[in-house]
Amino acid sequence: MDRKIATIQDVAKAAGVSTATVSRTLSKPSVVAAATREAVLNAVAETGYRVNTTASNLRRQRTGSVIVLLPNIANPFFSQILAGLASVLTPAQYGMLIADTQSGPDPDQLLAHYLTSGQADGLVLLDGSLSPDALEHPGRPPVVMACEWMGRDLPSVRVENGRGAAMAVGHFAQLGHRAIGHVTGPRGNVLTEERLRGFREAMVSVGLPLREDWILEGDFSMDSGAAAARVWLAMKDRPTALFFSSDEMAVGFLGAVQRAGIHVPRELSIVGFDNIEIVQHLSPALTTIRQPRTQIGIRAAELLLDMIETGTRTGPSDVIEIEFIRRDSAGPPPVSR
Amino acid sequence: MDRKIATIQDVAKAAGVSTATVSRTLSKPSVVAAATREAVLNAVAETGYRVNTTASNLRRQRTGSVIVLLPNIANPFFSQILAGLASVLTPAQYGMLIADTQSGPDPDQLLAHYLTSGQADGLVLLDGSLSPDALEHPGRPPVVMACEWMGRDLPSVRVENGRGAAMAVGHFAQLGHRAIGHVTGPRGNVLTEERLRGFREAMVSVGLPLREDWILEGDFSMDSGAAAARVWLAMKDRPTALFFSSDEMAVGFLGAVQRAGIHVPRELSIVGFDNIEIVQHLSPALTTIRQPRTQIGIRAAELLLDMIETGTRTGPSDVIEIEFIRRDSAGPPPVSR
DNA sequence: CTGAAAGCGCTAACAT
DNA sequence: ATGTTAGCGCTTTCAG
Repeated sequence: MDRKIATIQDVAKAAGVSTATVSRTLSKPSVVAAATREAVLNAVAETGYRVNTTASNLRRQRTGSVIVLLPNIANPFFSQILAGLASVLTPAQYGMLIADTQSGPDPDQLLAHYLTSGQADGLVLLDGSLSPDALEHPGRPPVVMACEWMGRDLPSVRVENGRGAAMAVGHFAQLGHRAIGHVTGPRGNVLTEERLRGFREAMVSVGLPLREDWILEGDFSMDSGAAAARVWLAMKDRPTALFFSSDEMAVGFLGAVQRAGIHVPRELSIVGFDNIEIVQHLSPALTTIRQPRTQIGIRAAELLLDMIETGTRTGPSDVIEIEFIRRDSAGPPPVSR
Repeated sequence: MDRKIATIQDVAKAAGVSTATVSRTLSKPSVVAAATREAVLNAVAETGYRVNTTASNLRRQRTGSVIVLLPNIANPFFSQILAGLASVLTPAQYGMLIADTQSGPDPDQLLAHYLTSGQADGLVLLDGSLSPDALEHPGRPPVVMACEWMGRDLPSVRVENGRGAAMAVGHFAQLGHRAIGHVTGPRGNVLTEERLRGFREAMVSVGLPLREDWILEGDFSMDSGAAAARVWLAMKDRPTALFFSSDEMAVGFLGAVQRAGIHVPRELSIVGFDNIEIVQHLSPALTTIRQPRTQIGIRAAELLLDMIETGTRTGPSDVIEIEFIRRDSAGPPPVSR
């Protein structure tokens, strides 16, 4: 057996053709004669030849990989988007490199780094807190934002965050709630701001009072949800319904108030955002807004590949539909007030 | 400004030195004279030069990336291991390619593919169901298993799964439980088998009866936990304590029995495995066995890098300590029986 | 339809 | 300490 890996030369020799023919057979089989093709394929099988991707990439002036920038790999929310991305990138022969913006000191600097490093044929941005200014690099590779995005006219795949917030408020209002609060994500994040804007507008449009002291700031994490619970428990005048900018925060909140003896939804109604897998398994199952995350990943990858292949720096954006999922964590407000 | 990306040639020209000197300055600065070094670094800054990784890799006969094979990207359990891997791979200038073994038809074939494709300098295997036979490839790159592993003498980073199960049983026994059951992962998976073995041995060693009808098969997912709940609820003669081979199953189970009006831990005690982030936020907070997943990822990456750099195909294995985390989901058995 | 040949951009001997 | 040079393995004109 061969001790070392076969190169295209070995195959050419074995098949009695030139390396060019081997290369053609493998990339554009239609242009070589059937007989030649067969001989080459036999030689490939014999030698166990595999194209050296690195050499191929160098020659073709590409890298064969896409970099995904996300705030936190360990966050389950993103894993599903990754799964969607991978499901189109892998078949298209692109590697998916993952970079965690939280791991280093400055996320924007990391973005700038990858934009100029030439290490990828394209980028997917999942971090809503990245600054659009970082994109000012001549000759940068195509970028798709899988997220809402402020300012820049950048191809993106997003979800109607504001409308999601309005759905939650509408649901509460319909159940009879008048005292509705909101736990936000970190300020400055696009998702946070969009959902907050949607919340405010919806409150106004259903004619409910907007109490700033009922708007609590979190950071999308379960811990921050639990912290919000402590704040809520300590309030003299509590809202009877709370809309959370993420399911994770709702989960952290729910556990904390339950341990304090509060019954959801009898004493308090809550609605989350995302529909992460776990929330249907809670008791009570969480009412939430579903974001089709796999779908978001798939679309983002498709958009990016299209830009890469057509060599364009701009492209269409896409809006993925969200869905209100009614479960058991929101009910009528308590009667005694 | 430069329209296209600068190459090492451009830098050499700008600095008035040879390309070799530029290359040296960037990789082994100590061997070039201080003055030259400065001139080169200035030229680099001026031209905005970045090494072309592809060319560098081709020349150095490496790929600069590591492939991680896991059963399911979307599973939050793995994301934290990935974070650990990334935290050592990224600084070491290795890209991390992720491949989902569930996405294709045959996981073992996928492994074989990556073993021979020459697309990576090394592999990390996170899928306990992969067959060791697939590793029989001459000239394959180094592989580290971040998981228990049967048969083959392969470097691995693992956890004492059997001991974890024993800890759970010991805790139940100490609380006074005599009727203890177990919900397993998918049969055939190494983790499942190790934990099951540990469970059986511990039951025998504490002198408790081992009832096969109290051993339920799951697949590590929340859904399978919920399914186990239905089985448990339908039992005439129920165990008073249940050890789950994963937290996810415990979560699915907990929600389902709570909705059926069962109080945990008053009527039933449960212990999970993994200590995924959410379980501390549940009500009751879940008692479980902590696996330091980030740590596992870090060690696996270190081991692999070491093998890659020393060019060896074997290496040491490592066992990471687990920890019993007592929370509120396990208590004394109900008195009335 | 096939072959010859010129590099892609870089690094590592080998010289000097 | 620095320069010269020979490729790494592949793809792609350009000829034939």
